[in-house]
Amino acid sequence: MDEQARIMQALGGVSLAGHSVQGGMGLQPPHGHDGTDDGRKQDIGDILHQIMTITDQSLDEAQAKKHGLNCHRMKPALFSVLCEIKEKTGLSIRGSQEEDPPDPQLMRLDNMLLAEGVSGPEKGGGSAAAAAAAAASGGASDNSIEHSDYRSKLTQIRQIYHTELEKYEQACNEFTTHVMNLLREQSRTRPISPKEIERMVGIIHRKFSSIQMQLKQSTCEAVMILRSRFLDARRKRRNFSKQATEILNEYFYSHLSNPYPSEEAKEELAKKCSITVSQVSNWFGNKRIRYKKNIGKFQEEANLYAAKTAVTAAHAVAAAVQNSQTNSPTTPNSGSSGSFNLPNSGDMFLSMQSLNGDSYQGAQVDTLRHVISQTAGYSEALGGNTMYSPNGLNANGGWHDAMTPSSVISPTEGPGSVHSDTSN
DNA sequence: ATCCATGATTTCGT
DNA sequence: ACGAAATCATGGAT
Repeated sequence: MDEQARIMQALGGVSLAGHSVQGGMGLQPPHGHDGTDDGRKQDIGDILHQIMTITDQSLDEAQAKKHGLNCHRMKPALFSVLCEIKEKTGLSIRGSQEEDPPDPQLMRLDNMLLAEGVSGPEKGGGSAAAAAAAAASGGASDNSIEHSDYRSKLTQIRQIYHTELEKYEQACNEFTTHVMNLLREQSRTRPISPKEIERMVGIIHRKFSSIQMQLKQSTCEAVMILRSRFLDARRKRRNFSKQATEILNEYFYSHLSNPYPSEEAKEELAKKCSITVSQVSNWFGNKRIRYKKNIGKFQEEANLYAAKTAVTAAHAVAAAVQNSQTNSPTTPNSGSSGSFNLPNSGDMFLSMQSLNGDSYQGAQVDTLRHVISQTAGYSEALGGNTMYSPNGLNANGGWHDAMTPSSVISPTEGPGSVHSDTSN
């Protein structure tokens, strides 16, 4: 374009300055015939004028004129002049051709799209990121619905991305061939080196790849939005199933003196509740803090779960007592939890422990203890003091400080209370 | 619309 | 790395 203008100018300069262009020009050297020489100059001037003004004309006009120029007798000569000039200016063109390194941003986008499974292989691969995210956000049945929803949305994005990409590619190819054709046609009137064509193609590809980058960018944005909407667990908090909460609460209240499940216990709970271990940890973290903050509020719940597990525990006690065929004088009437009275409850547990040792689940013992503490605390609760001292929860509100097994004495329970949470 | 329950995250201390 | 405490953000009941 402006290169063309430059060439024109150069050409014009050459001839207008009256330099005889020697060498492979094919022009006749002036032979002293003033008339012919002037005529030729006039001729060349005419042609140049036509060439210079060709861009200002309408397409049809230009086409017609081009044809005229093509058939002009001077054309080969002018053409070779152009060739020569181009040869000379070729270096400067090459110099301006920058070999751009792979764009880091484009690479980032590509990597991300690949990681998200948008630009990767069609099947399976796409779900890798989604699966990982889904696993992180936990939840089995409920989550799989979300997951499939997410997957379908991702597939949608992926499809759009691919069709658009294809469209761009097609358009790029079409445009390239179009330009190539044009250049080929133009090569009849002006010299066009393969390098130049290559360069032109490169320019086109760069332009199109910048459009592609925009596509990739917006695809990335879409995926990000999708991710944040569907997979950000915080955004999309789901309450655990009732069953899961039940299991967790049971464990919590039956280990009230030390509600810190071990890694194995957490795994077990996680499996039972179909949630992740970290969710179990979160749950216990939240539960502990909230329980401690407002014990009164959790009274009812505590009673409920304590009673619940106490039933099974009591059965176990009965069975155990029967099995051991004990004649211990301290063996109480092991029937309902409500029948336990405070003074000998501690003895009972002591005897139970001594009878069956480690075969007793700490959970059961703890639950019974809890029930007992509850029954003991009722009088106080009814009297207006709703604060009942939970097992192992010391005055500072800490569980950990009160955990020296031999010194666990619940204020409401009196002496003899045994804690046996170390079973799990 | 508002409030409370609840799961997750963040910050900080150990 | 784990837990306490504070906080965020959402779900669900009212």
